[in-house]
Order: sequence, then C-alpha cells, then structure tokens
Amino acid sequence: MERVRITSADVAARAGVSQSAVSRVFTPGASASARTIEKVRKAAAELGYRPNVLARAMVSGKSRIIGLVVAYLDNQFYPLALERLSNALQAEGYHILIFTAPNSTDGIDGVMQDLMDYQVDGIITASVSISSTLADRAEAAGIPVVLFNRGQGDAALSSVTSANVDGGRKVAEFLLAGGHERIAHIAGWQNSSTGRDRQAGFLAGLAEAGAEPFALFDGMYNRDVAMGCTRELISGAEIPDAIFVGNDHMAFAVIDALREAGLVPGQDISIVGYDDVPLAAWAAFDLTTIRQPVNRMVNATVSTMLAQIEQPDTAPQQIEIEGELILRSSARIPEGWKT
Amino acid sequence: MERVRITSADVAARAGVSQSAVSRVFTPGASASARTIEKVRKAAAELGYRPNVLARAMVSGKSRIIGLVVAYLDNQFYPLALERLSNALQAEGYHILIFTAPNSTDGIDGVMQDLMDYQVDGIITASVSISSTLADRAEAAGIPVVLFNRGQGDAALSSVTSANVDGGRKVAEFLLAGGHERIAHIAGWQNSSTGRDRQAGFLAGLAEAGAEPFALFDGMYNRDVAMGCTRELISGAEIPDAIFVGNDHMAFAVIDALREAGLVPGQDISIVGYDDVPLAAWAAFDLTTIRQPVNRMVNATVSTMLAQIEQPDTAPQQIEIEGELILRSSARIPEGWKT
DNA sequence: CTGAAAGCGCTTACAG
DNA sequence: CTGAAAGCGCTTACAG
Repeated sequence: MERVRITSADVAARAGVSQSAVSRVFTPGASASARTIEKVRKAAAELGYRPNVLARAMVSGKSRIIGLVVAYLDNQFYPLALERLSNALQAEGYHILIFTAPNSTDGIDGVMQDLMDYQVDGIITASVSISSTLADRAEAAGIPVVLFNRGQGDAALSSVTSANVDGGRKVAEFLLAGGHERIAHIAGWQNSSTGRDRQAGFLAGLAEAGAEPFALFDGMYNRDVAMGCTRELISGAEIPDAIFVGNDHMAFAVIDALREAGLVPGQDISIVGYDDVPLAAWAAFDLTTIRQPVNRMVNATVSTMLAQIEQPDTAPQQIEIEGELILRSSARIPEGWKT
Repeated sequence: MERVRITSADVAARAGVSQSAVSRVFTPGASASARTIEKVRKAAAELGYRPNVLARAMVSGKSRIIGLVVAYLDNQFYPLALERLSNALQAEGYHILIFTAPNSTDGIDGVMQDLMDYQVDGIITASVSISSTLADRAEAAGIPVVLFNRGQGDAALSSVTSANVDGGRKVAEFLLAGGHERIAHIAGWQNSSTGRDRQAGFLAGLAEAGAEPFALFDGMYNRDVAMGCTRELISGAEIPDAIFVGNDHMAFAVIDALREAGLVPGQDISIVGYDDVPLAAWAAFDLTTIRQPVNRMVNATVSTMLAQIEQPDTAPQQIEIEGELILRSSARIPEGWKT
C-alpha cells in the first residue's frame, strides 16, 4: 500500500507545460490562457491530481484551518453550534481542527499552543476562556481569537454572546409578574461570564422590584450538581415556588429531580431555563426558557472571524445578541402576559 | 498586527548552532549532545519558538491529522463519540479535522476529497457510508479509512460497529419473553447498515419463535418521522403492546408521542431503544435499550486506525462489539428475566 | 554529535 | 501569458 503522490510536476510533464503553469491553473485569481487551462485540466483529471493544501499553506501563510476549542459536548447547545459553525466555515472554504478542552485553564493553554503549531488562521473557543498570556501570544502571532458564548473583559479578544444580563432580568420580571414569591436560582458556573451575567441580571431584576432570591446556588453547569441543589431546595419546610436555572441542560436535571419527588413543573413549581436547545421543546420537558439564537451567534462569529483574517487591522468586536423568552408549560404564565 | 514567525533558523542563530541542530532537538528520536540541547532550548524559550507542524508534515509526509466526517449531531451518541475520539487521538498526538456531512452520497464524496487534500493520515466516518470510488481512491493514496458505527461489505475498509443483528435479536427475545403479542418496529434508516442489521436480527428473533411484527416502519433515524409513525400506530382500532425503535433518539420521540396520547410507556406499551445514550437514563425517559459501548467502540476505532497508519501493510478489520440490554422502566420486564 | 545541502509540493515575483 | 528560480520551514541522508 504505497502512497503514490501525484504532484503538479507530474501534471506539468503530461500536459507539456511548466510546473508554474499548473499551479496557476489551480490558483484562484491567477491567469492562464484557455489553451493551457484545458491541457492542464485534462492531464490533471487523467492523473487524478489535486493540489496539496499543506504545501499551499506553507508558501501562502494561510492554512484555511480554524481551530475550535470545545467543551460541554453533553449540553446540546454545543454540538449544534459546532455543526453550524462547521457548515458556515466550510461554505467559506475553511475547515475546523477540533480540540476538546480539558477542564483546567492550564490544560486549555496547552491545547491552544498545539492549535497555533498547526498554523491555524484563527481560533474559536466555545464556552471556554483563555489566559491573558495566551491571548497575548495569539495577538503577537496575528491569529484572531473569537470567544463563542463567553465574554472576557479583554478588548483584544472578540466575543459573541447572547445578552445574558438582559436575559436574566427578563426571567426575574416574568416570574415576578406570575406572582411567584419564593424564587430560587440555580446559577450557571460562577467562573464563567455567562453564569455570572445571567445571575447578575436576574438579581438586578428582583432587586428593582424590591425582591430577593429565595435561595442561590452555583450549579456549575453540571447535571449532578443541579440535581443535588434541587433536592436540597425541596427538602426544607418551605420550598420555592419558582426556580430559574442557569441553562437548559441543568433545568432538565431539575425537572427530573422534581418529578422524582412527585412535584409537577409548571404547577407546583415554575421552572425557567436558558438556551432553548431543541430538547427544551420536546414534550418530555416543554421548558420555558430564554432562547440563545444559535444561528445568529454563529453567523456573527464567522463574520467577525473572517473579517479579522482577511483584514488583519480589523478591530476585535464584542457582540451581544438579544434572546427572547420562549413560553412553554414548565412555568406559570402571568395573566395577560405580552408574548 | 504583523505575523512574526520565529523559525528554527532564528533559534539557530541565537544559540550559535546550525539549523539542523535545532531541528534535531525538536525531533523526537533524533540525537543531540546535552550541551546543544541546552543551548537550543534556552534560545527557543527566549524567542518563543515552536516548530511549524505544517512544514514538518510536508517533509515527513505525516500530518498527524485525522479527518472525521460526522452527521446526526442531534443524536447524542455522536457528540459523545466525537468527544471520546478527539480525546483518544489527542493523547496519541493526532488531531481531528472535522467535516460535517451533507446528506447526499455525492456531497460526502466531495467532502472526502477535501479531506484528502489536507493530506490527512487517516479518515474516520461516523454514521456515514462512502462510495466505492472513494474507497478506492483512499486506498490508492494509502489513507486508511475506518467506518464508525456503520458497516459496508468492503474488505478494504475497516469498520467498527456494535453487534447490531445480535442486538435486534435480543430485543425480540426480551419482548417475546415479556408476553407481548403485538410488537411493532420503527426501524433505523434502511439505507444504513445499522438500521438494516438491527431490523434483520429483530425479525429473525421473532421468526424463530414463530412470530411476526405487528407493523414495520422505516423511521429514517429522524425524530419527526418517528413521531408520525407512532401516531399512526396508535390511531388504529388495535394498537401494539410493544415497539422496538431503531435508536434512542427516535425512541424519545416515540415516548413523547405516546404520552401526548395519554399512554404510559412501560405500562400501556413497552418501548425499547438502541444506543443507551446518556439521555436514556434520565428520569424523563428511563428507556430500556441496547447499549452501544462508546468507549470500546472508540478504542477499537483508534487502535485499528493507528495500526494501519503506523504499519501500512496492516489489513483492515471489521470489528463488532457486543452490546448489552439495559433494563429500565419503559418496557415490561419478564418474570425472572436474567439480568 | 554536527553542519551543509537537498528536497517535501507548492506560490509568486521576475524576466521574457 | 509563460517558464526558471527562489523560497515557505522543516527533516533527513550524507560527510566529517
């Protein structure tokens, strides 16, 4: 099983032209006469020639590879985002080199280094923050970085998130309007911007109405942790009449735990999530939640990334996309609530 | 924002050695004196030098990139497999270039070509078949291909699947033993080997007991299709007392449709799925199902892939991994059923 | 062990 | 438009 590589020189020999002529025929933008193009295409087809992308990358300095760092693949939001990102990038002639993120920041730095060794044209991190050392290094290397679904107070980094503070506030207003009086929050991981922002908006919304949370937990974006919090919440003498959960993935755990205790979401306790992953619409959960518009987030990510690749002096952008509250049966709907 | 690349020549100049010496220090297996190693490492650290993986790939002919073609990312089995594959490959110093598969075979061939242009060392396709033209081309190029969770009657291709025929048969035996008399099957996509094999085993199992399916549908591995089939199944005068569903992803849809009609899975109708994705264990579904052991499938995939990369004359393998029936509440358990 | 040199497969000024 | 040549950043025989 010998690897027989067909090179542009082979095609050139067969077509009776120079190697550069072959290269020009396969380089978008370069020019060649109709006659040459025809001879080269014919020879290439006969030989089954295809340009070596790696060689092209070496000389052009553009690999057309985007590095993607992902985590939380058990949260349906991310596979979905991955699929959309991949499709959008493929359409632009880029491809994704994927790295699964270890849990520590150290680990992520290592992974980012590996990525840069592959001479990627850009890096997208999904649900992952990076150290400022690494941000600096990427900047020095001229590799644009876009944080997807995570913000970081660093103007040198682009980021795309939904309007998390605003979303948290919307939930507070919605639950208050529904007449809930004991509203708990199982927050997203407090070491992540999304977890903190949603909580901040939520608490602000309560405070503006003179209310306070019934209880506050860090659910760590983890299913088991969220279940544990829920069991604790409903084991006391007084239990909450509503729980705002930091993302849908944890909200499903909350609902499972509630039912296990014989409580009915939407009747006994209102549950609101965040994300609106496809599962949220399934009858088994029918979860009221804030929608994070994946498509719009993906499009923003891709366009800011490409802008920075193609025009290296483009400034990084911090993009926030508004999310809407999706009403379903897991939470009581206030009388006359505007859709 | 100029891209300043630091090369081995820069390091050599600063360390006062030749460029080849620098290369040797960074090439596993190559030898250099302790003195040289020290000087080079020091200079490299000061300059922030890292070898260009693409250049290395060009000369060595090994990119250490594995192409992965995926589809069905909404079926939790695949994101999980992707994560495990990525981790296992990262541990071996390989990385994944990911391509999302279009739905047509033509489209997939195009994608495979793109992959080969990147000089990948191997290709893994998850839940996707490839044309024989492409299989030939990959073989000619010396690029090993492993089909993950899909078989194809082609000895030149490696494949890793669970024992699908056997799994289907187990389900038939289980449901029969439970005294079910009207057993329907919403099969996996009949253009896929997994869909066909599970169905074949299931029908064989019924036939051996002199039974026949109550009804047979192709669910296409699609949620909406599966819901449609279910509604049709339960709208008649006589309804099934059990449904074997070709994978968990569709089984969740079946359960949703059943509940919508006021039927209780496990009481009114027994439901059995295939895969045992994490969701199947959630209280909301508690689905009886055949487990596809992701870890073992991933390990088999990685080891057969690496074997073929490292020893090009290694023969392709067709690996089948046995799956166990996981009992939960969605299906009636026969008296005295051996676990 | 070490350096000079060739070469991996391309693109891209540079002449013509 | 076209070809000869340099060069992208490495690895790896080849001498010494």
